[in-house]
Amino acid sequence: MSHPIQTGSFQWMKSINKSAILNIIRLQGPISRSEIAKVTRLTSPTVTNIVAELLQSGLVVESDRGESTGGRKPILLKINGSAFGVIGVYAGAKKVRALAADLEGRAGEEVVLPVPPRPTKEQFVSIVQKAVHQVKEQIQKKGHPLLGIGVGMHGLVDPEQGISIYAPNLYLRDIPIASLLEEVFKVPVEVENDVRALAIGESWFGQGQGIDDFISVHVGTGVGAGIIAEGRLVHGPSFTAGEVGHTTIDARGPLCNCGNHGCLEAFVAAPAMVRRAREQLQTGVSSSLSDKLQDTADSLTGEAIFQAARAGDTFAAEILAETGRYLGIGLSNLVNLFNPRKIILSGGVIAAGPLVLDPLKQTIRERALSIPAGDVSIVPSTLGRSGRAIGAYTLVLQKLFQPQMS
Amino acid sequence: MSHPIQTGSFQWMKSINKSAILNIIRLQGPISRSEIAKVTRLTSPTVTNIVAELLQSGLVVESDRGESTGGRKPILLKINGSAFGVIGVYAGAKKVRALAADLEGRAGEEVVLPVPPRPTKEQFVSIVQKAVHQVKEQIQKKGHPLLGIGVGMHGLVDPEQGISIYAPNLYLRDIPIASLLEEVFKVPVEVENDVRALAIGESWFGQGQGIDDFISVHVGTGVGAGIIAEGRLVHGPSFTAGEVGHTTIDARGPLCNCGNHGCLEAFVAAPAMVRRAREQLQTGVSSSLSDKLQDTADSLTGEAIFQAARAGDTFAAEILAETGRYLGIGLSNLVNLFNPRKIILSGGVIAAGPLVLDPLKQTIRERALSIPAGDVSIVPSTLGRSGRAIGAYTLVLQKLFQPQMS
DNA sequence: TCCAAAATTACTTAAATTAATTAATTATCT
DNA sequence: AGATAATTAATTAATTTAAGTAATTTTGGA
Repeated sequence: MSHPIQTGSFQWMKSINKSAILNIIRLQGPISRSEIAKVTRLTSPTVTNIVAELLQSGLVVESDRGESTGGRKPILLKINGSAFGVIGVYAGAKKVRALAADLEGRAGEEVVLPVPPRPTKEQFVSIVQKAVHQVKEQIQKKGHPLLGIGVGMHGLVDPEQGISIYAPNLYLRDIPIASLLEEVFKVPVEVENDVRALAIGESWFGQGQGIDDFISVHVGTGVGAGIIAEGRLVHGPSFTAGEVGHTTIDARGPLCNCGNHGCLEAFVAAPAMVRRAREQLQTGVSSSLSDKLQDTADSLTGEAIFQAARAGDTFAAEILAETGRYLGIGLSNLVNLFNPRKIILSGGVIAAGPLVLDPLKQTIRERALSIPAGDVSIVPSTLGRSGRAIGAYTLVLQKLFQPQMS
Repeated sequence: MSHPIQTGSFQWMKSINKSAILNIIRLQGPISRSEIAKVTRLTSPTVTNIVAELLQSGLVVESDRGESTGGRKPILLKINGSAFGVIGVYAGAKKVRALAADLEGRAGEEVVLPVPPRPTKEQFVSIVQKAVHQVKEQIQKKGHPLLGIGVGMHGLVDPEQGISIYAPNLYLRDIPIASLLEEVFKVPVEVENDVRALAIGESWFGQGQGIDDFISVHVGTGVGAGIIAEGRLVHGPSFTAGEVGHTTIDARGPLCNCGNHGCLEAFVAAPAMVRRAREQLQTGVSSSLSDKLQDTADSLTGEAIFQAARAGDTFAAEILAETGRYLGIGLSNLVNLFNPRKIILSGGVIAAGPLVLDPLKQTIRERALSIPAGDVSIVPSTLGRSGRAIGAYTLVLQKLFQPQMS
């Protein structure tokens, strides 16, 4: 059965108005009370009252006076950005990355810890806790209170319960991350899949700002997506929505480790790209990469291909272009299915820049339907390597700025 | 920029509560006031007051007394189903179908009018108007007031403006259907893409009842989908979301009339299925369909293939199975991307039943990720040929049962 | 000094909640 | 069987929340 029908009470209405004003201040601030009244269509006394509560809570502060337009100067309000701290953790299969940030998303130094292969649950959780501890010090040093911790976790996550249901690359199942961290750090913990957290991060601090329909696609060891439709993250009832990596783009294509044939991931993820390069090199193509073929140390990596292409190796460039074209097919499917305004690309493969992006965009122009293809823009993420950790602390901010209570 | 932030007033809250109660009565009725209070978590006086207004408006009536459980017998409330009429029109490129229904979706006799090839805007609109006129009589005969008209229109539609932006199979653009019909019939008109309207119909009266995440896929001349995520229809900013027909399932596949290669539609839509059958027959396969190959009258149709398969023709059966397998690939992509609870299939090709559905389901089991595949059920629609017209009048009901004002 | 915009204060109103009351049944006791 | 207690449904009356309206104060600029 579907979730219970929404009904409203006074407190519910007020919490919505409060959240609306808080978000206006965040997005349009510094802004005056009377300006808030205009854009929210609430009356000025209502705004005054709610703003008073927000000032009380410390989330908002009065800043400078604005320019007068022939009367009293407005008092501008802004988020009390630097007064509170939040923490975001990207919990991946190879690395754990933690960031401390303030309410306006200004982050400190990133802490990166390696994850050993096949860790136990306890080992893995303790690495996460260690990372959180280290960045927590940055906040404590400033004397700011910590408002919450967000975790962007590799694999299948139940964000409602705050548990990692299945982390395939760690070979772990059912880790109750939220409760484990809440016990130790005594603050609310939000957990979400890493790529979906990234999408939230994009919508707050990245290329998704002000856009209600976009898809954030991360191409790394796998290919995942966070889908934002009408401003809301799409989860699906079992929390698996967004698995672009395992959409079929060639029914007769190569075998994927999910068991299917011709998955997008089997063409464009870093390991797949390396496999394609290796196969073609073995047929005797001439390339600066040919030597690496014999190396036992697996020196033929995505990074190596990228370097070679940059150095003018046409074979390497063609491998990247091919990757772009395949990815373009997968993204064309997204464009036709969701009609997003933007697709935001991130991950190592995307770092290759135009060598991948140009053929990718070309393919979308050729293969997607002209109307949605004309309205979508394909852009690389600007959040960099810390994107998923940024997304993680954005989970906390999102919760904080949302209407409280249901 | 994104749509303005929602704020609440007293009237807004009340309209939400009113709509909530109305929908509870519709979905759980006949139901007593005190039971409504329980499920909505509103207090009993609030329910009493709002119900009084609903009784006043005529949308709701008191019916029998319920069973006592040791106290006063509850007065059961229900939707005043038969007292009002709505009209739904499926406006396709070959046929226009109109239905009159009451508030509980009980429909009368369907009116079906043919559409000539390449009609002018005026011709097309007048066919739609004629169909509406004819079913309107059914409502008038009963003396019920008409509350609105819904149109499920082939092609690209702007539901906010109520215009058909582009109807490829009619070769028409920019028809302001809503205003044209409102002028004539003096009632509100809702316009939506036919397949998306069907999805709304499924969620009210079909296989989508009580399900918040499902996809309605219609396989006919083309392949389209209506996507319901968290109870909301996904449109996309240019209203093109749901174009499964033009997702690539085989990068090296046959040319589609959209200009792309290997679209799902180029494998499974009725014309594509016929093309595949023809190609294989020409290589000299033995089949009861072989004779039809020479017919000038295009007697080799989807229907003919279906008939032959039913009569035991193994070639025809294999064509259908192949169609099911291809469709299964396309649907596996939907399963991985959206993680829906259900996929509801409709249209001529699906009418072939298990001959198509069994290989289709098998393919999804094989190709989609196990978690979402395990949670999705693939079912044929139960709405039949009138599905899209049912969806069309459901647009009116949906509007009527929604909170008024924003 | 006066005007105009910003912000606040005082008052009114809408609509929910709480508390009390009435209505209608069923169960129980004599 | 009839009286009465218990229970649930529904309404009425009173209270409270929080928004809206109108009036007032504050403040800067002309």
